[in-house]
Amino acid sequence: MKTNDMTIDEQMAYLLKGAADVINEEELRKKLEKSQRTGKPLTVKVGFDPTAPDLHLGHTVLIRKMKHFQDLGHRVIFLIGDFTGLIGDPTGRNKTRPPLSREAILSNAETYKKQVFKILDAEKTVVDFNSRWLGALTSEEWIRLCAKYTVARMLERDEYAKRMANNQPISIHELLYPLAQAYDSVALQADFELGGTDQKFNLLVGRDIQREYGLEPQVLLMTPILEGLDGVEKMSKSLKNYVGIMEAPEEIFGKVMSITDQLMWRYYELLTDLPYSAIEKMKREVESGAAHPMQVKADLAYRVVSDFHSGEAAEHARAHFSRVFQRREDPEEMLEFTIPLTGNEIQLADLISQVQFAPSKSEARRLIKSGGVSIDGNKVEDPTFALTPDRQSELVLRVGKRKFGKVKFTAAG
RNA sequence: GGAGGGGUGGUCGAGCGGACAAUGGCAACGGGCUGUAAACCCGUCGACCUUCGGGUCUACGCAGGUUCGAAUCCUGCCCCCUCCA
Repeated sequence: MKTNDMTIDEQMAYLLKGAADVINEEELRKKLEKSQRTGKPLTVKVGFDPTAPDLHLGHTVLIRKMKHFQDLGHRVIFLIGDFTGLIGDPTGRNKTRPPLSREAILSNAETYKKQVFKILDAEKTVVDFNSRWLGALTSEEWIRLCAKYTVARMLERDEYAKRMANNQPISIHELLYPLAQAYDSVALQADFELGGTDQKFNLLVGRDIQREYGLEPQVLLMTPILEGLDGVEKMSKSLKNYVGIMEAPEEIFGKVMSITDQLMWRYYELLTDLPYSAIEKMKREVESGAAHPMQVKADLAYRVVSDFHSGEAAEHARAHFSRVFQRREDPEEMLEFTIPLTGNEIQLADLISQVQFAPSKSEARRLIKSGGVSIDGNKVEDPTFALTPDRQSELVLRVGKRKFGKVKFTAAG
């Protein structure tokens, strides 16, 4: 897309697609107009946690939105909240965290870059740390900052209000979090701040505080929270319902295929750049029976894999999927193991734990008992089963739905 | 400073002297049906070992104690929470 030539209306539409909320559209338009008039890019700030990042599709909804700003030529700041991390965002009842070492922060930043630049343009992205200015604030300046907001306004926040109502504690330092985040917007003179809808309050405080410091308030653009693979809870690592962007193409493809039909429309909306019209069209085709939902889902999976790997990898993942899960054949490539054999035989359970398809022999036995193990396509259900392998031959071991291995034996030396 | 409530397996949450490795839900895992969809059904679910009959070890905040026997009772300690100041 030749984004440089877009009209303001087109730019608005581009930025608002997939956005859950904007505060507010009028100011958004004015900022865009001003930028176009002056040729000066706008500053877009987005904060991230300093803890070890393992980004999943849920995060990419926001990162994709950052990319859209880059597409329009604006200056995107990837802000690592190494200072605010000391407080812990009260959103989602985090506790105060121990400070991370300088090394850990830098190393996490590198990890972030590796992941985030799969979407963002590295050239156009500024990575910064908020300890740079927050750490430099004097006590006096902190007090002045605090003086710019009131307890009553702070308690308007849903999260706090609820906790007050339920007689649950709110620590003082938690009230500092929104202020610190707001101060970031002052320090960076942000024109925009993007975040998930759960960040609404924090983002809003940014506007107020910027005003207090005599700046034009930032425009807020909030992205929705993506549901995880279960379709109910938000996508998160701890709920194990996530698709990590660093995962193997086959994994990503498979996981996307496992979502419900209902959920795939949501994923189409938030994880692809397809316009609404195209998505609606597909939806109608599925409803009328003109398209098979599985096919439509496979296209989605293909797109997602392409984003984080390549079209080629996506093609490969698609082929792998249809081979292994639809035709139920062995995958084209699988892990290969060479097992040294001491006697004439080896217990299947031993083999499974040796190739680490199960964490222990006991676990391997359990898997065998429950029918999850097969050799050369033949299910084995006897936990005491032992192989007496021919040393020349190799066999295909399958554990669970997706662990395959080609096993060879050699005499122990 | 005072008064009270509580800490159980990945999680929620029962148990409140023996039959407790600890009911049940959720999650997870494996299988079946399918489109690796949903829904549904079955099984596993502290760890390890097992000749599949079982066995060993570790566990109900921590440390001791009472008892033949404690997640359950007592003492001390730690931590969390609430109310009043």
